[in-house]
Amino acid sequence: MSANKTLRRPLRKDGLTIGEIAGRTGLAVSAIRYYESEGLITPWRNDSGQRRFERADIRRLSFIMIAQGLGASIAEIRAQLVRLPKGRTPTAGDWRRLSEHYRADLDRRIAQLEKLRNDLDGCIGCGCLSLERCSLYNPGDRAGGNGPGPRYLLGDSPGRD
Amino acid sequence: MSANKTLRRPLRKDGLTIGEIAGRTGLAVSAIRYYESEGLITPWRNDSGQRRFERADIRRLSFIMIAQGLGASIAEIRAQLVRLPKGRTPTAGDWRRLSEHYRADLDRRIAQLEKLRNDLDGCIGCGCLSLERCSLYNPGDRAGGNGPGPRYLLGDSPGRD
DNA sequence: CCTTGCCCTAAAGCAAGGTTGAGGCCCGAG
DNA sequence: CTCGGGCCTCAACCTTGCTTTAGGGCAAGG
Repeated sequence: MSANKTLRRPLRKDGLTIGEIAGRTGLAVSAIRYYESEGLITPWRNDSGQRRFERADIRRLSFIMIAQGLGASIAEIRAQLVRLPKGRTPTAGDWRRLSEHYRADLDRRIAQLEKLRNDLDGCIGCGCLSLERCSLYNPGDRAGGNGPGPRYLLGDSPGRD
Repeated sequence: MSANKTLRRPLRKDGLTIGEIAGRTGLAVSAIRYYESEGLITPWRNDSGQRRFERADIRRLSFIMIAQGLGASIAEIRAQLVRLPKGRTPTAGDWRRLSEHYRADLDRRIAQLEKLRNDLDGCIGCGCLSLERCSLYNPGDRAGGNGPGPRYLLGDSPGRD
């Protein structure tokens, strides 16, 4: 068969290597391994123990990256990913269902930021900053110190520009 | 003079203790010490080496809390705080100037989230997630993997509700 | 005076999300 | 056959923003 001359895209039946996946997603190899260790992806192994990925894993990793960009933790993302069907490759509809979660999240977050902006105008803006009555200290879902650990609401790249 | 019967608020000339500051701001004592170690506040010391704060430090700490709520890192906050006048107590106008920074930040952030929401609708929403052309991976100021360290855009309290 | 409570420092620890390094296997090219 | 590159596993380390712990000091009230 002349079809096995790899017609431009190998589409190798034995899957993609971790390096290939890294190249396609822009993720570091170490990050991909880490995601596996966290149960976000489950590549299979070939005979010599190397990870092999399906093309659908690229989409899965893309989802992970996007969700992280939206502020989701690994645990949160894992919780979303288990909603995908096991046993078959997720369809566009499956992904859409997950994305709706973040859509709603985004709506909440935007509303919250707008409230924050109003508060900022009213509170720091006026110079009062008196904190006994300032709503800025608990902008909605801020735990306020009950329990350790990083609590962040919004972030930006530290130390850039 | 009968005025020195501490008229309800001591206003002790020797300043507030760290515990008093903690009580008024809601911060943990350890957090306040940490902020000092990071150069965000510079209390003086009394004869026995204890920290003493001015009332203006409450406002300073309030600012820190608010800025953190808005996603600023310690380094970023420090960079803002150096803009305050040295040598005199900041006025409401001084604080207002700093707050404008975050106001602008917030505006950018909101705009960015709205863009993200559109992208989400258009991109994950459609199921493409193909990442070669998806704008979701670089929503404006995301570094995209050049350099280590946590890069977050938005966050929410992990593991709540 | 003595106890109690707040204060001090320095160092270690925690959590998240990875990165880095050491030591080793396997595969394909020359 | 040998070299180089990629892959493997663990384990240690990194950064941020604190908290906790250990070991001690000082001051105010009874």
